[in-house]
Amino acid sequence: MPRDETADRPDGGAAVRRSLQLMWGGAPEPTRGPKPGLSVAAIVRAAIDLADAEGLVALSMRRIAAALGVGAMSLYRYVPGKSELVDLMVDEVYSEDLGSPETVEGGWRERLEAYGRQEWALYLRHPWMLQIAQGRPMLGPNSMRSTDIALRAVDGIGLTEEEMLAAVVTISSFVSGLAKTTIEAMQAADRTGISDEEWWEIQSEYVGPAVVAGELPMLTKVGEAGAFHSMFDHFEFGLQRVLDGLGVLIERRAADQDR
Amino acid sequence: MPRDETADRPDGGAAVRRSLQLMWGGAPEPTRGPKPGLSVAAIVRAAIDLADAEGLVALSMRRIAAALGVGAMSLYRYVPGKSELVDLMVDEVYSEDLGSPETVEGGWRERLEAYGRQEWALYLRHPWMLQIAQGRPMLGPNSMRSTDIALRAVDGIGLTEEEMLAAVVTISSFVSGLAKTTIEAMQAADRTGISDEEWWEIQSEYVGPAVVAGELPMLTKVGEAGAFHSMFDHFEFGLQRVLDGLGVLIERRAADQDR
DNA sequence: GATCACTGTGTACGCTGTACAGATCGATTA
DNA sequence: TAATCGATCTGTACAGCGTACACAGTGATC
Repeated sequence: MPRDETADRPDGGAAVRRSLQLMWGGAPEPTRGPKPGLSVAAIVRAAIDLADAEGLVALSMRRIAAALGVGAMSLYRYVPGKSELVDLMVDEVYSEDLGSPETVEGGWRERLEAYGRQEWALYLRHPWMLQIAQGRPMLGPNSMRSTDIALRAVDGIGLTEEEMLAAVVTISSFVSGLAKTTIEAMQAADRTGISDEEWWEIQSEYVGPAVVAGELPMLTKVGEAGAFHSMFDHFEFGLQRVLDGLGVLIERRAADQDR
Repeated sequence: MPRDETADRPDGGAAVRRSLQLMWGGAPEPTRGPKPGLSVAAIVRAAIDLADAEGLVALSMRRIAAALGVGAMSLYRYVPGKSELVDLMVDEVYSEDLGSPETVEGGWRERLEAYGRQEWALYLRHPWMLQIAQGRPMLGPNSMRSTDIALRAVDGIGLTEEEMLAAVVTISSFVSGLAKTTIEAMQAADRTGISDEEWWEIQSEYVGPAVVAGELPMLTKVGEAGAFHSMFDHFEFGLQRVLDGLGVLIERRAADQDR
């Protein structure tokens, strides 16, 4: 039976264990046999480079192997399967740019803002991250470290542990959600060779009648104001709004404290 | 040459036009030949049912055709390709539950909150929506209507058109971002047969040493407080925070107005 | 009745992940 | 030194994918 590209098999966690072992480096070195010509790190690096350059659809075991100058099946000496390799890719990516929030001037807001920007930049560097189905959160050491750093930003300001986690999740969710649509729109422009202007032109051919009929009044109004073509930065807007919202809660907690 | 599963080809927008034509219903009815045994709507329905039940990975042209009792190639009489079919699926899903915000009691906050909840429920019903790469936003009539309705929620409260759009985008981004991780965690539990408890148990085998070593102090603290196992509702928390944040801006605009 | 646009389908191609068998290498053991 | 044996590497094969293409059957129009 062929295996699903992403599905884990219900083998009682053996596949998960293999992933974890590779990430946390618990694999014992063999003493016998020829020296390995490759390494897990090299494979992960090649896979990330390929995914960065050509997207997730181009990421195949054969392509990765070809980039490393080996046969496809050689990869399976180092990695149990593609799904586990993707797990490793994700954790590797989280090892970039782990600036701790303590280095950021200011309070919780500046630190959390820096975290949000860091995540945003990460998605721009590695758009494929948004397309993979991350089976479970925080698999590896690097993604855990990243989350730990984010939590430090909201420590000691009167929030409960649950709220601290929820605050980070809220920022993270907004950033990844916006990144997904933003990046996909960018990629669609590249892929189809249709610019934003051409896109709206084609759209309006079909949408036109509905607009004339008075349906879609708000889209018409917002569109005529040029909001779809403008350089308005949705990331900056949303980030500040989410931080404002967290601020409301934090100030309320501080007020409760004083009382 | 085999075709990518999702990639559009740079054919000057012909593929996009085909999608749009199908969605906006501009296809002329043929007069000659046998009556079609299928319809685009039936195919889209079958595809959605299949994706709902078994996920995106199970969604293949052959499976859809089998569910309809026809050969795989028959589908291509109705739909140009899989990519266009997915476009149609997405727009069809947006036709569900288009309750207008005018029916919601209260002001912008209650209306926007209702929109967020509606979107959240939509993703829970159709998890595959979060996995597909939506090339462009607002392709079809239904998704456009949905956005129009959302914009109505924030109309006439002192925001510019750009800010109105950005407010909707902010809510949408948070909801889709959180839905993606939440749903994927749920699906991972189903797929692997590993419950959350087992998951954390396996994790801790490997994470343990790092915790003992004093790395990950915040994760340790938050974990010991039980925040990972708790029933804390991240959706409700985040939604209220985002609404709070938008409220800060809206109140500021209202104050400017008065001045 | 002939024409011909249209519907439906079987076959085939290049791609995918990966199971499996076999060849080769090289440190350990006899 | 020679035999052993685990570890590395790879070619082949299989089931499944999207879909191009050729062809058979249908039924309204001329």
